[in-house]
Amino acid sequence: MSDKTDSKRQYIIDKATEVFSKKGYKNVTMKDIVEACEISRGGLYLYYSSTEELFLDVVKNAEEKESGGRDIGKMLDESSMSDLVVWFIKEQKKEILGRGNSLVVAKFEYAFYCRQEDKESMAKSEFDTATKVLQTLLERGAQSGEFECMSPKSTAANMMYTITGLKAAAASYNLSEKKIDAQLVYMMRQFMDV
Amino acid sequence: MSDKTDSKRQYIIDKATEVFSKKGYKNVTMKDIVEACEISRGGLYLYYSSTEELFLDVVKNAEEKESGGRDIGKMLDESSMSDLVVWFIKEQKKEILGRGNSLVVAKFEYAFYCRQEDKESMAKSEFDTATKVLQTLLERGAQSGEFECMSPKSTAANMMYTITGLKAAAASYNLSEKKIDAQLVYMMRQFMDV
Amino acid sequence: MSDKTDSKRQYIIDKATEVFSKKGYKNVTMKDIVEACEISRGGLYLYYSSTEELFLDVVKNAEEKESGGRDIGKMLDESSMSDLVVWFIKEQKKEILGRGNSLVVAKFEYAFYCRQEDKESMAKSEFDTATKVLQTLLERGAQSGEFECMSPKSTAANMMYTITGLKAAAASYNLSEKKIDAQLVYMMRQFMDV
Amino acid sequence: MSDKTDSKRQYIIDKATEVFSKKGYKNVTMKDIVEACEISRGGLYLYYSSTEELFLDVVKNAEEKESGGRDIGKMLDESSMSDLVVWFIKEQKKEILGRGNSLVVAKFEYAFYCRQEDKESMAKSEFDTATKVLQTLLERGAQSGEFECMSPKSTAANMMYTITGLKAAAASYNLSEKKIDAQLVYMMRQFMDV
DNA sequence: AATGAATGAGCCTTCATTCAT
DNA sequence: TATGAATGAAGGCTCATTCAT
Repeated sequence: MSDKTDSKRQYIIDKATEVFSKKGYKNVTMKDIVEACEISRGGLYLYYSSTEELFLDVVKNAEEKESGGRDIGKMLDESSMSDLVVWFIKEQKKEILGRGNSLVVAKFEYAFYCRQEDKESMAKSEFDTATKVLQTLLERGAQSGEFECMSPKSTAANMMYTITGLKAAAASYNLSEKKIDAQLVYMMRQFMDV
Repeated sequence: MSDKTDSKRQYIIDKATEVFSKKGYKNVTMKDIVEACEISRGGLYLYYSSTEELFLDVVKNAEEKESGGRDIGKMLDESSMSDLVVWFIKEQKKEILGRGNSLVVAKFEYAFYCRQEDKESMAKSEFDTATKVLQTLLERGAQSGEFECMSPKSTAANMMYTITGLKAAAASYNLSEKKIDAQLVYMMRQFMDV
Repeated sequence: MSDKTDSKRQYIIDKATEVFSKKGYKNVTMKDIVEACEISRGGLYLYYSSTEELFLDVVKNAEEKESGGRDIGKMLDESSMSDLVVWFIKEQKKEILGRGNSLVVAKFEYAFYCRQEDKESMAKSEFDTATKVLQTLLERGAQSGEFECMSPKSTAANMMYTITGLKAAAASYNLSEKKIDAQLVYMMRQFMDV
Repeated sequence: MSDKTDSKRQYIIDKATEVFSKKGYKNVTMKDIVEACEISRGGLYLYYSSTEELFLDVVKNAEEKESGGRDIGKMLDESSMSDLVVWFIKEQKKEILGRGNSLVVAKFEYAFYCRQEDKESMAKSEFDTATKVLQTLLERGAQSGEFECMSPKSTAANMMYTITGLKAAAASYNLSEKKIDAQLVYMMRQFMDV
């Protein structure tokens, strides 16, 4: 019964997402998951044999949900670049703010852990993908005259590092929404009017 | 004998610094420290009763060493602001690059952990202190006409978030020195010629 | 449908025989059996509710197959005792050699286990049966003058213990066919020319 | 304190010997040992990190105790070969009889386990050593005319396989001392008067 | 001060067995 | 009959922390 299995799997992923959001990566034990899911120890092992395996599925699932309904190609055609940049920044802001409710901490911790073990993590590709998208927006905006942007590539990278810094900072201590907004606005002023 | 005690304490801190630099925060056990110090389990407990307590001392010690010989006041008087900004950035670059040899990962992990436990970490104050210093440099440079900088405060904050992002990224995956330099140069171009 | 049931039962026994031959007794889990049979966990329990129950059937089945086509009574009448002793020894040699392909290890393990639990195992009766057969051969051979054998009973017992020792040794470590043959010949020389 | 450590180690070995003698090899868990020793789980791990490691020490210890006071060289010079063979056989008989009180079962089980894992066990060397000793006795006895023995090597091997068989049989089911004695006498009659 | 053996809680993992379908 | 998901007990292992010496 692949259907039943899949829905159970999804159920576990959902519960585990809550756990990883609240406790990060390293602190999560199979016991935590088991308790959150209200299933037996052995039961969990039928689906996932380590927190790592489960975490990877949790992240994959989160990514799928994020990009959710959006069809980037269509958006590029139908919206102004300014609107898209604003949309992009808002999406990032959600994650920055999402403390205790997002996977930011767990993802950082996992990336650190992978680095130490010389394993590949998804951190780099996630960063690169987002940077690419932003770069595309900037390029189109520059071409159409909407933006004033000499080097879309550098600017995109710079913005993403700043956003990464905001995520890390917000995951490390209390960071007021006001300060976050100020930074996001500062970034956008580089090439457009806000 | 407070002297003897202090030198032993310093000895432990030095060894522990190596351990935390290599393994981060969460992965470090008392056993790791004990082995690195080549002292007895009980012996360590005479000085530190948890990894956390020890880690706090490790960080404090590292900060003291960094600001090391420098007398900021004197530097402000004797050097050009351009030189000082370059020096500041270079110091930051050292940390960004220092993978396996710096406390960056451990400090992030500790900050995350504190956040989850609603404890104060030193992360915020460290960030704020550095931002203040940078802001001062920018202000003075602007006043003297060396820099073209409208809002030193915002610019300083922006730069520090970007640097934080670079630290986090470099701690998460391989980040070439070239890319780091490109970003640092990009940041500085905002207000000065490089 | 007892027929269908029986054929399924036989199917399970055949697969289980392979498993017990390869892994001995103690190491075999229900999972091993289930996988070898490619049936469901629950399915297996319909036929056997423990590895022990199954193992007993496996052994019974193996014994039936061994004595297989042979009609001992008929053989006693039609063959010389020398030929029969040689045949008997050859049968035993097969088992001695059959590492990974025979139930020797599993049978020993099961016997040890039974002993510890004060349960009856089939080990003794198997030994006694074989000894009886051998004794009969020796007696007839002695009567007919084929063999020179004072005490067929003792000789038969001695041979069986030696054979048991060879089985145990071959199950414990690599024992060359040459050495085995040497021993078997030595035994037979006690009462006949080889 | 190597002294204290060693005596604790010896204490564990002694208790573990009882456990392995009673339960064989496969059935013994770290918990069994821990309970027999009345120490903590973690405590045992300070000395042995697996039942296998411990078992190897148990066997080594048992061998040392067996050969105990005896100086084989001296015995060869001072005793008649008949006496020595009788002594040798008596030693073997002790082990054969020692059910629940000897390591015979555990040693067999361990040998089977090693064979399956393609690991070296001590079984072969133990057998070979004993065979060599017996062979020497037979040779000397033959030279001195005490024994009538054509091929000491074959005879020694044959006797050892028979003894192995007796050990395995006695470990598998109830074997009366009378039967054991009968066999041992039968073996000795091959070359000497009993 | 210093040692390091000892403790025991806690996490990981496997497996026989059950049960709703 | 047959399935296979689910359970929970049992065993393995590690680690922070204590304590007698």
